[in-house]
Amino acid sequence: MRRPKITVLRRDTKQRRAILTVLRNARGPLAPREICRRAQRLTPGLGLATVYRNLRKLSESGILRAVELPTVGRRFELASVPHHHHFVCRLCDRAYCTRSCTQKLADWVPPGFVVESHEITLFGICRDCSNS
Amino acid sequence: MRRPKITVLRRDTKQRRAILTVLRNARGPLAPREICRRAQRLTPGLGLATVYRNLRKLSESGILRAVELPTVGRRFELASVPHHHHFVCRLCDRAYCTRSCTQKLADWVPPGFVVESHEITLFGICRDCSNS
DNA sequence: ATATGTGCAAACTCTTTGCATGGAG
DNA sequence: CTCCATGCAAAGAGTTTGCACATAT
Repeated sequence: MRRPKITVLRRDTKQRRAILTVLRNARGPLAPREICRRAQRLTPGLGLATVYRNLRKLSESGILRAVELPTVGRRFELASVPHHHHFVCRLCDRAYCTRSCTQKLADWVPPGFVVESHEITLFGICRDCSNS
Repeated sequence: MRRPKITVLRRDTKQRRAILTVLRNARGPLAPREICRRAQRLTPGLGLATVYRNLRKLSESGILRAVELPTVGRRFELASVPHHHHFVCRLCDRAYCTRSCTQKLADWVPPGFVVESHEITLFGICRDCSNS
């Protein structure tokens, strides 16, 4: 049983700023390893554990959102981006955001079940991979 | 870049039969650990590595399907079950199958992208957890 | 000055693999 | 009798945690 947790961010460090900058400049959700790689260009010496700690705290405090993408694993994006879903390219594993969401999913479940949120992942081949 | 693989099942062992029996009797996709736990009641001494090897081979040969459920991880179900999606209870982590799927998702992506498949996961509270 | 945040390494979980033995064909 | 499948233990990925030090407040 998972339980929610409230976290307060008490300090503004260059590591934390670098991680947020990376995600602000990303065009889709990124994996922790990739976030670390990119943030190290802004903060040399940044450790992977620090990235994980910040991703967790920033998620708990509502600034980031963890996106669990089937097959390619957990990635992170800014929580401020409006409701959307993701497309995963099966050739390059990159994730793209889709804008649409025209679902009425609440009535997919039997009486007694309550739907609180949903996640839709599309799989296929992205434009870059089609053209090569 | 992930690549498909063709596997042939050459033998019919009691371990493999136990794993299939467990999944045939399940009312939703199960995690490897849980499959092992249940199958051990049919085949005492069954090792977790054997479960993983069989889940992989049975999936590669098209008998099982791996279902990557956001937040709760990879689970397995019989591939013969017709197209459906899943509901994950955020209190007990159990996964249920949903029957409906009324999506026209192919036009959620920009030109140049090809949608080959999709996965929809609903999150909420299941009936059992509502009543307690 | 205080205690949160960081870096490193060790620990943990999930999954895969190497190797000797077992058992299906 | 042949080899694929199994069980165990070790090895790998991804993620978390303990500890001493650094630094934002």
